[in-house]
Amino acid sequence: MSADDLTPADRIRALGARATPARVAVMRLLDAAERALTHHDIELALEGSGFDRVTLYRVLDWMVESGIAHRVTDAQRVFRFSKAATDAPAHDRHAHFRCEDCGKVFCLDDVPVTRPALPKGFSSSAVELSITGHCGHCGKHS
Amino acid sequence: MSADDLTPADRIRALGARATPARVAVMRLLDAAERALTHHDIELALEGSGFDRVTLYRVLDWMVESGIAHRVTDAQRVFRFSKAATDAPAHDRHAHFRCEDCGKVFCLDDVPVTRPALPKGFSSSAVELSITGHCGHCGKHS
DNA sequence: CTGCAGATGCAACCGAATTGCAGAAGCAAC
DNA sequence: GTTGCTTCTGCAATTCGGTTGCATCTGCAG
Repeated sequence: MSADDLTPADRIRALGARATPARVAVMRLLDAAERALTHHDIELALEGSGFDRVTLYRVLDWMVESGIAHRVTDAQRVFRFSKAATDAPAHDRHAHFRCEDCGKVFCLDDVPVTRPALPKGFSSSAVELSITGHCGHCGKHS
Repeated sequence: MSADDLTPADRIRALGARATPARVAVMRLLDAAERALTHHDIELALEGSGFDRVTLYRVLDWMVESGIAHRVTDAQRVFRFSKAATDAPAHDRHAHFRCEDCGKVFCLDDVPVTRPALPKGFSSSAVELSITGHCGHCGKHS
């Protein structure tokens, strides 16, 4: 039985944390999103739920620490969050695509990230590949 | 005669700008640096020269716009600047290495960045590879 | 039901970067 | 050299994403 079969609340408890409304809501949102969301995106999506800015930051921090989400910094120096693959073995390799037109960031889980040869004495622990360009939707109009 | 044979001041004027002390100083600094510097690094290095923070930001912006430097955002969401290779043909591909111990960022100009296959409809204009790990110096102590 | 570790809300704060504007200084033309 | 226009600089204030301190609240185990 994989983590997907559990309710969000149960998944949260399985991680040793309390199943609070904020955590459930953010987890649902991130699970449903096919792209990396900013804190602002999340704040907007959950507007009306009455969650505080800070609470959302803390939920996101907790998710990153727990390994169920990861955080990337985009070129505009804002954090973006995306769900980690539930069966993620090694999440030291990851590719993201940022569309220059719509600004959205997509997780390219199927793009292989190869660990390049490094100068002598250097060792790598994580590799991040950031691609900029036009996404499937915006590319059609250009 | 390549750009390297010109004095910094002449290189600046060749780009259609005024050769001011701030521009010359930052250009020299970046040319001499083997790694990507933050605005703070530069501020520190030029301390005593009396340049204003904002002036340095503007010089850096100008250098990026002129194509003689490029800007990357590190994981701590601060900008880092490195000189662009003088003979740079296509700087859409670039690799950076950030040491987890000392925090320094190195430009890996010799690491090939391959353009990966993208989902249907997507097109890439720039590829950025960020590697995290231990640099040659810090790796020895661990 | 109760107790309490853990989570939330609020307000204040931080640091990197940006903006507006008056004054200073390159540099080309004389 | 001097002049004059344009660009650049310095200062102060502002923005914005993110963080911190602390009092209050709430999941949830017992």
